[in-house]
Amino acid sequence: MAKENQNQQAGAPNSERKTLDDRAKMTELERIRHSCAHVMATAILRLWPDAQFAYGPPVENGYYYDLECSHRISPEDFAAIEAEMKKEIKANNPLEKIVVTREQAIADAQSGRLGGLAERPGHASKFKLDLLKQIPEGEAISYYKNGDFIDLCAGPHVMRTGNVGAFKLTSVAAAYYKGDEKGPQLQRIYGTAFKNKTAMEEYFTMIEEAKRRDHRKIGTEMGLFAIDTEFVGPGMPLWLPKGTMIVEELEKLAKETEFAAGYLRVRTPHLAREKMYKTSGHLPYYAESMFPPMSLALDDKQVAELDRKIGELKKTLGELDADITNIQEKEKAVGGVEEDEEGLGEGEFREDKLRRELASLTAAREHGDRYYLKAMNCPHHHRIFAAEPKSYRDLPLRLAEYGTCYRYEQSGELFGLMRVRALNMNDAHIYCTEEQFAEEFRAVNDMYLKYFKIFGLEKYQMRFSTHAAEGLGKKYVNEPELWKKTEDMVRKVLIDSGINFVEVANEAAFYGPKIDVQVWSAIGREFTIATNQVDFAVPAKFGLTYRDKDNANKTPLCIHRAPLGTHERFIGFLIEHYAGNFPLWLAPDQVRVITLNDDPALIEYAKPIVAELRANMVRVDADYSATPFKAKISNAEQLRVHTMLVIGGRDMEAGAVSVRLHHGGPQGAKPKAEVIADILAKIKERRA
RNA sequence: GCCAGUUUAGCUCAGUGGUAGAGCAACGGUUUUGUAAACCGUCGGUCGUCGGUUCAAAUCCGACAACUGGCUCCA
Repeated sequence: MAKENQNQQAGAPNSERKTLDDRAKMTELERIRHSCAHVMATAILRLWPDAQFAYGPPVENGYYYDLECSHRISPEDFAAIEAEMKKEIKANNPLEKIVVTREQAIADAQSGRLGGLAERPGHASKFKLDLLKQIPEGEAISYYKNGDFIDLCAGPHVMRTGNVGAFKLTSVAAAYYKGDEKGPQLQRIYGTAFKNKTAMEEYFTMIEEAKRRDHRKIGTEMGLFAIDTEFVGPGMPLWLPKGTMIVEELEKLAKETEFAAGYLRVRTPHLAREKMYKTSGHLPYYAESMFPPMSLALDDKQVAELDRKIGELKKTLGELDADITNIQEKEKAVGGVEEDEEGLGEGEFREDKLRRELASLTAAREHGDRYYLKAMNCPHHHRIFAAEPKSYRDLPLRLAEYGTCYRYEQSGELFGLMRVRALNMNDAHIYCTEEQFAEEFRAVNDMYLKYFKIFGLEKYQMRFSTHAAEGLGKKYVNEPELWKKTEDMVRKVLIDSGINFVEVANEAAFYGPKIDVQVWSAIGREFTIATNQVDFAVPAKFGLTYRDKDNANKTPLCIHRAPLGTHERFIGFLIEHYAGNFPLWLAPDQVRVITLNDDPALIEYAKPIVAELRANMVRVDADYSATPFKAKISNAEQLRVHTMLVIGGRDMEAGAVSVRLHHGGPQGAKPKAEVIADILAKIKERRA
């Protein structure tokens, strides 16, 4: 059974209602699919009349319809549903548009007629009632009717059900009503439809081909990585020797590129104390995405010391309480509050601070010293910034590290190498002044583009994520002016450098706007492969400052950037991008020398070639075995060895080797020195 | 975390109530070959885990785990 995901971008339609204008733009294929959703609803109602329908839009590769139903629909039911659908299509009923008044629509929804085959007394069309509320006053309300099925729908549709030329139900999933995790959970049935059978067959063939380049499949075939859920844990890939070769090539590329761009490399531990993440603001808001802390037990001496401090604090607080009471009483006596307001304020401020300290000490007394696995590298880098006093002369300061982070992603979110719990990030933080910001930000974008050129990455989208005013103080730090200012700066950089981008509101990081580079996996899932973020909030929380020309301490801006994302996701993506056929510089098996047979003379001729390549750090091996020659070629091909150097009697006599490329077949015999020089140049230049 | 499905040898998969099979890989032989697969043999599985039903369970039922497709999430 085909079970594809045709709805990778399906999340959005629920939250944002399509305007009538958008609807008018629907392509013919979208109309077919939208109509097919109605046909499917008709069929489901014939089988289970109590079904209540919510949304049923077309999506990228098909359509879905969300419904609530006493029967739990499983793929086993698909045949029965499809049979009913076939009947409805064969009946070739017209899809009639009926315009009604709001009152009429509400009455029909209350009677259960909407999204039904007939009135269903006592079972109002509850989702349709809710949808009606979302239709703005003054906008026309329309139904579409095919056979007995009437649905609240703005269309557009194809003329008749018979216009649905080919269709197939593909999968069933749970979906939250309006995408709200706390809202009711509906059954979502996915299907796809096409103008005709041929188009549908082409689609499914394409899906099958895409599955062949799935990084999980190729990763196993090529021995790149393994995920040992039993002993290591889900989402924690083990890099096998061949995968590690790719990892190290990428790191080498990053090191060279960053060195040239003036970055400084640093290294940081994988753990930090609780205070780090309380200060950064990641705790408690992101605690869910972090592995739970490990607590170190306290020894008797430490307990005694804590007890002493707690006692002292309590005593101070007691005295402070008394002071404040005194002040308040004095105020009452004097009758004037204004003059003394400041004094009182300070006292309260001090009390607040002491109470927080007391809470923290009491907590430490209870659970000992807490350490967290880092979920991000920024706080560590901030502490590196803080480790030595900084002057404006030190800026921009670019700290780079391939940092290992751990994130406790929900079990259902894990996905091969693309979404993991242990990750190696191509991270760097650039500390700069406001004046330096635009140029630094642009330089980072240029670095992205340079990388994408090396990898021949053409299909990507730059997404500029901004904040949303309603999230201020909740999802986003409450600095409206700074948000506006930094967003304007970023937007200007993007426009000035002529970069194509889409702007998305309410997707920013909590500390600032960002640019993500979106790519699509072989099976169509969307991923952020690289990121470039502005941070105007966290450096201040850590009290990071530099001494400026005017001898004043100022807080730097921080740019978080990861052009190569994480090794996990980037390599996962590259596997699919190249379908496992890596360019020479990245290929785990770069060269294999294959002798025609195990004739000692041939082997003696081959050995120095292998030795010379190895001496030049080329990943080369040799097959001198007596295995039939064709089989030796086949073995190397299956392993995806990039370059095969074939050596037979003819080559030996001519001082040549015969070159065969995994992606290109036999290239003929060439002088061996030329072949070696070629290989070395190709690797050095990272030629595609 | 939620819904549905899946889980049999290193890999790809067959096996629907009578105590486990194939191909490839691996290993040992034989084979001496000019660009994708020579032949013979051997090894390899507590059928995801735990529990239940049964004279008998890979097979039926339940719980748990992992994976897959979606949903939600993604600093």
